[in-house]
Amino acid sequence: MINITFPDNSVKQFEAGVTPLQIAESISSRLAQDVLAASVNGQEWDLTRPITEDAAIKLFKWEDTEGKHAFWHSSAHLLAEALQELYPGVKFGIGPAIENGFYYDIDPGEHKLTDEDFAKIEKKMLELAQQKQDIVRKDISKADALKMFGDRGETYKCELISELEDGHITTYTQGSFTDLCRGPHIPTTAPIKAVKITSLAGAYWRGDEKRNQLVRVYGISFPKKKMLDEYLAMLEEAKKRDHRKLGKEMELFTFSQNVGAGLPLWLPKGAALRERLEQFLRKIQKQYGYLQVITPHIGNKNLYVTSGHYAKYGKDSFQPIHTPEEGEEYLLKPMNCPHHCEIFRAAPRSYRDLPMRLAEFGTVYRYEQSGELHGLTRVRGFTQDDAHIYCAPDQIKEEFLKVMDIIFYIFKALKFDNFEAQISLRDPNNKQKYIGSDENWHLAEQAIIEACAEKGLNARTELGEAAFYGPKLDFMVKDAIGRRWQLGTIQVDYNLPERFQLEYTGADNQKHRPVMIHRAPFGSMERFVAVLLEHTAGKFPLWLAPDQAVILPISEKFNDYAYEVMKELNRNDIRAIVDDRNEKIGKKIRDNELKRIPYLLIVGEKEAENAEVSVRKQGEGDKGTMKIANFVAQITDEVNKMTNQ
RNA sequence: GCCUAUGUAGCUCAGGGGUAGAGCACUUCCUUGGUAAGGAAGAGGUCGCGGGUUCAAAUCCCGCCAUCGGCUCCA
Repeated sequence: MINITFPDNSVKQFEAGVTPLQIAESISSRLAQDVLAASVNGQEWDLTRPITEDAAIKLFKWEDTEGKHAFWHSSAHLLAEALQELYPGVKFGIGPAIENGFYYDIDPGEHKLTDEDFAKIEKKMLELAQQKQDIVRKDISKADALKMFGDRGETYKCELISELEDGHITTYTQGSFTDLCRGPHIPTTAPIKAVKITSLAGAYWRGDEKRNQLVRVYGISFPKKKMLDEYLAMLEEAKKRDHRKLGKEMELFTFSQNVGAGLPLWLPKGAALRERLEQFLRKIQKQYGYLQVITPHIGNKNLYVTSGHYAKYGKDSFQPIHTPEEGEEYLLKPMNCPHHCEIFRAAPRSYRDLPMRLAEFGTVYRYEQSGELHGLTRVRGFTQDDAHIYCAPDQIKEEFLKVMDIIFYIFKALKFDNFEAQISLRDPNNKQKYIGSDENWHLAEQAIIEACAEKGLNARTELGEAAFYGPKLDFMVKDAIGRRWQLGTIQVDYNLPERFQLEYTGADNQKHRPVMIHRAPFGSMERFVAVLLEHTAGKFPLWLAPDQAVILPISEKFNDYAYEVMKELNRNDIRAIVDDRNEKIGKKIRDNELKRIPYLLIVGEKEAENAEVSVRKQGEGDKGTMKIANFVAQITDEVNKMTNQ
């Protein structure tokens, strides 16, 4: 007998060799039906794999990430089996589960796969699933594995096997398909009831752009048909929130082939929105002791040779601008830091000047690869809400805490509550990759970790993800369809102060080298607006909305009164417009609701007589009639509450 | 940069070797209305750009540009 410990710390006895599935059955038949995967002593474990010694067990259902993961991983195998049957001769790369579904990388050989094959593949997968094949795990020696996959011409699999350690190699088989795989998998293909192949894409073998490009087949599957329908409906909804679509609809920004790819043109409403965001940030930064500076859009090439950026990125940047005078070269600035370093150097600095916080909404230009451009989230010209803090090494932590305060303030004001945070540290086994002394790195890394702990920030820590010049803390949010974008960032930098020979005089009357912190709470105005659009589905908070109120006269007879109301609101800093079209009130309400204007003010005979407006709140309907002055007071109050919390 | 796909009116899209289509938006007229679509008429396009094939190209072929979904990259 062995002791099995459950997550609630209760212990039960079972025969040695019991499987997680049998354990689930002993609890309830319902659980046995729902359970998809398990972990034994923290190790992922198939439901049908025997447990031979005392162990702590966890059972995972669809609701658990681990359960979905096993389900989708098995679905990937099912996809491979279907592809093998439909298109003999395909070679297989890897086929993992991902956040939403799964994929399989294949070399399709002769067959050219197109999206017209999707229906056929889905049908075949369901057909195979309905055969309720068992998915069977087997240990295999390295030699046998190489022979087996070699005989089948699976060159990619053989490459993988050759790098594995003998004695730790397993295969999983269902029906006529056997795959090299670590597992775990669901016990049979039976629960896979709904399948959708979602897209095809090219993907380099092993993520290396110098190697073969395979075809990546993406799909998703569910235990119930209804869940697939719901998922597809959700995707449709998400597409409606796409910032590229909303930006066009709401006349915020556009692109022009004549100007160039990745170079956004901000339209009047978008520019005004951006300005409001900048004002919002300027105000809080002023409270935190930032000094606003302005620097040019270009800089002498030597500036970037000094900073080291030219050596690293010069070839992949917009190329230097040549002057009429021979031998002079200027670069469009790809970042603001070197300019700010020159400002620091412009005068002798004392420890009393530190921390010096130089801020600029600085527009930079980076030649992103053409295939990388994406709406406002990845562009070639953008404006960073940048600042560089020059401080003494022992001030890093306090400065970090202050920057975090600003970031949290912004996220709170805009209701970004599901962001993720990542601490990027250096790879401890590869220290020579990084610049700066051990002592300084340790100090900075500890400062970040402690600052996060003090703020109660639940941040993921990644070793080896630090920049070569220092550790950093990044804030990420997801877009409408789940893609992650980095917004705010705080980075420690030992490199630039060194390269620019920055110095300050300490209390000891000796020269010291400051540490530099780069930080951008929004990341860039472009990306921030994009993410804000997707988060709010275009329904901006009142203080940011391009038009805060629209006045709808019941008939043309009341247009004059409508314009009077508009002027009164404008006088009180409320952005209001009049819809004076010759349309019925129902039509005007519909159109302006769809334009996402927060307040609709209906005015007719009754209102005109009493200096009133009938208030309708977007999405909420009729709120009754009130005096113009009351409406002004209410809106002003609402805006103030949002920006002063 | 690489692998797919796409590019037709301001927007969403249909069509397709022989005079360019719809809905919405827009303009004008009728209507002057009370909380999510009143009616009529009109205007609007070198069918992304450049070459080729053809009597004839928006349609077929080639190249380029842009965009979508990925991969790679992201100071």
